[in-house]
Amino acid sequence: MKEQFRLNNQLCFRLYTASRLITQAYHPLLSGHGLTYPQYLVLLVLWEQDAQPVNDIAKRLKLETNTITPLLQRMEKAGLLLRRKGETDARQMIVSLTPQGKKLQKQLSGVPETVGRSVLCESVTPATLPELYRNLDDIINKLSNKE
Amino acid sequence: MKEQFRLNNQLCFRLYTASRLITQAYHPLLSGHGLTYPQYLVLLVLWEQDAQPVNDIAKRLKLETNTITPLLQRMEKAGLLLRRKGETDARQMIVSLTPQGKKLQKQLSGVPETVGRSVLCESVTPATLPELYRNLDDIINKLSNKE
DNA sequence: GATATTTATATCGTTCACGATGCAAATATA
DNA sequence: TATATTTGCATCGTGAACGATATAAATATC
Repeated sequence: MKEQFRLNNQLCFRLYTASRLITQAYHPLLSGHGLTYPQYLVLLVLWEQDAQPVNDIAKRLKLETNTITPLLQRMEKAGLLLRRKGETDARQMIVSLTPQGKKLQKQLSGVPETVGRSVLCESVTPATLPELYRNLDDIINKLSNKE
Repeated sequence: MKEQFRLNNQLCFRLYTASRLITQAYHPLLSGHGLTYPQYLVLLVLWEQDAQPVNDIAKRLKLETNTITPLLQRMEKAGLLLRRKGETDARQMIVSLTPQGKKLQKQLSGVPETVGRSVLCESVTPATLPELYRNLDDIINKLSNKE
């Protein structure tokens, strides 16, 4: 048995599992508001800056527009946001929050801390988080360089 | 703008993005063999120990059987494995590799190192990997405690 | 031994991800 | 100003994830 094949040695598997489990931790906090985790990410982006074209949201989340477009359509149908054609560039779709979408920011204000607390443990603490962030950011930057 | 909402502060988003990007890095190495990343994970498990019930594979990958069952069915259809009813317990489905599934182990022997190299960067090195692994394992253990 | 409960897997419906493709608007080039 | 290329978004098909539910076999309880 080649050691390199052992699941215990795989970085990707750990990231994959940790990502799924934290997303599951968000679920009970979001589902009551009819939200999924990727939809919550879209709200985070729009709460920072409202009225963005689809492409800017996609780049921020490092997702393709073919993932985001149907997601935004569902959120529009749910009354959380509006999509209207850009005035200066008719190819763009400008996505903006409805009052309902804005209101969710207050209602979900406890979410980051709740999830944060559920993740802290022996080796992951406020003191060690910056190094973990640096590792993940470096991996993300390394892999998203497309040239 | 509440600081806690900033996407830059979110651990889950980093894990989610890093996981997706590494999975994408596997893609060109696996797609030629007709494999997806989750299917590769199943092979890793079966290469370690052949002829396991569905439940053992699911637990190892921390996935539900309703995710794994259709995945295994697709792999069976692709000729990579067999599913047969357990002899001692007729509820179980024992999953075992076909010769083709076993042969892939040699053909994919370069994959772990290739992906590993594509991830190493300034802050993620052979020296810092153990600490990163420890962080991720702690998060995974914390969140998968179901009691 | 009959009934209830648990366990192992499967099926169904919805929502991502993402490669491939299509299309119209904007821009570049001839 | 025609034509070509690029850009922004949408559509389609496939394969995960996962909550909810179903079903049959094994086990526990009466």
